[in-house]
Amino acid sequence: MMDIVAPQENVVRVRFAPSPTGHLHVGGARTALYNYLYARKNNGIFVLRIEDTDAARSTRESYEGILRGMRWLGLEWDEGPDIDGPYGPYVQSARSVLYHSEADRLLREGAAYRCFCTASELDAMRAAQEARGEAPKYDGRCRARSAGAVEEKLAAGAPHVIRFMMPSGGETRFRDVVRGDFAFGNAELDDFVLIKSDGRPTYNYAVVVDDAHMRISHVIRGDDHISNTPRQVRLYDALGYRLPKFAHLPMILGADKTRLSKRHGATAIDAYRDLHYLSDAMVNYLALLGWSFDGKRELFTFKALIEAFSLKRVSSNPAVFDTGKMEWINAEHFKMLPPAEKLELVSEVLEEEGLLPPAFEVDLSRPVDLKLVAGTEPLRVDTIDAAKKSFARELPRLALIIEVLGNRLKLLRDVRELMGYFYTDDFHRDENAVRRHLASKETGSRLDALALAYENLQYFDRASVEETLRGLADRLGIESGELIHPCRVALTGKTVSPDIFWVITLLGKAKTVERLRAAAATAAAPTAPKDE
RNA sequence: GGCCCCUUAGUCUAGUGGUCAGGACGCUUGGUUCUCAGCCAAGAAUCAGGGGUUCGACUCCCCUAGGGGCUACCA
Repeated sequence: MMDIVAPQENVVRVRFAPSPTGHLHVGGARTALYNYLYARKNNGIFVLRIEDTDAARSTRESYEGILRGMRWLGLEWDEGPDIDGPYGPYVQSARSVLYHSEADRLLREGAAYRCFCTASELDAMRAAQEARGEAPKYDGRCRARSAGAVEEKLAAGAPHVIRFMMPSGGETRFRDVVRGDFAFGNAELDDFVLIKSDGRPTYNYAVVVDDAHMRISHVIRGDDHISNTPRQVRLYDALGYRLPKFAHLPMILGADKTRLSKRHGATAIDAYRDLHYLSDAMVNYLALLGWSFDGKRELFTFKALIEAFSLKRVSSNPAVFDTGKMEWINAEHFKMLPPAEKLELVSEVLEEEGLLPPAFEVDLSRPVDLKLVAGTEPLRVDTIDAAKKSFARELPRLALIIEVLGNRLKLLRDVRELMGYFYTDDFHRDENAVRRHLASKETGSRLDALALAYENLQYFDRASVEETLRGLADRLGIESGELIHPCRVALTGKTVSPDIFWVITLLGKAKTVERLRAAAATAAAPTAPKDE
């Protein structure tokens, strides 16, 4: 028990201490991340502690959601509610004996006292103070109760709280790793509650007791806690605990520079996972929100982040959460993924979208050369999880489609829009594109001619496909673009796509001819063409 | 109201008394091309305002403004 007062000096122990009253949001995740990075960088311990002292607002779902979010991000904790350690339990509702024994100590030493004021009494007090133009704060009226009077109340079972006896004068000082020195006048602080009348500890009290008893060496948290810190410092002092180092992180704001909230769109980490962001990209972006390496380098793998991270490079000004930048980072991370991983990820999304298994099968005229798809790295479809499923035979083609799509695929959530037409006839068609490229008689007959040429093509590989189209354009005496553009709209419903010859090849002869003819019919139709 | 924090382009940031104020996202223009993405090249855009201190302020001090936090038997 006494060694609590003198924790091991050199071991870095940090914690993330969410209250299970909502989602893991980006601000919380960023705090968790910085703690995690700091721990890993310094061979320290990362503790997850659940602060569920608010009985009314804490929920099981929230608790599970937070753990899920952290695991998705890859922020594995060393000690926590589900991983016991030397200083558990790691859920505050299971630590009440400790809070009470420490409170009793404070009571005995005269550093705290019992307060029997009722809610209405406190309201009246505050109202009076405000009427007088004073700052509302507890006036300490219960400090003076005699021991006898307290005993009497207690015996009568009167509800009460335990309050901290704040020194009325002097200053409380502490140093913050990112912002430097602070000094607060004690007169600003009042006798705050330690133990609520329901027997549970308040945040400011429990956080101190737990951080001390869990040997937390660095308290890394949002700067909304700066104003709480002097109270906590007084508590550390009264309890005889050694002070940890503090590092307060700047807030994360929405586009209008106010505190990030639901109004600004998705704030829950879960939402970004559901949007198919890569967790490493998310982590990379979050890391940059309030921290920089050298002002130049911005792309980091998780591992590189651990290596690069430092609390000294945390900035003190709040940061606006910018999804545009996050999307760029996501795209960069996606680019770096090995082909096998892209295949795995994309097939998952396709399956989720109901596009896999495909609505129609395509037999490529030649077997797909996986070496070509995977570049130098050998792509082994048989090692891929999804390959065990019903659409395993589609994977080689999918790998090629992904390759051909290249950097156009930046966000997994765009999978349907970018490659849906390879998997279903029910793909999105851009009406403007149809009107612009598929609305003339000449176009109709040209597409028919192209369909015929392809129908007669023996080897439907990319080279022959290109040769056929360009040859036809020559014979027709038109630019190949005049064939390519309507063809693209006919096959994909859009004016943009990857290399058209790859699209044709990967769509296969039968589908290509079918769509070409259908488009030719629409184009030749006398009235304005309409899809659906 | 009181106390506290923050302020470099639209956004994230580098900077720590003398720099042409650097990088990135986004944006604009040009190149590559069957479109788009990508890539390459170029470009527009910033020290919140006002006072000091100093030979010299983005950098130090003060004030103002704006934003944020705490001031709960929320965390």
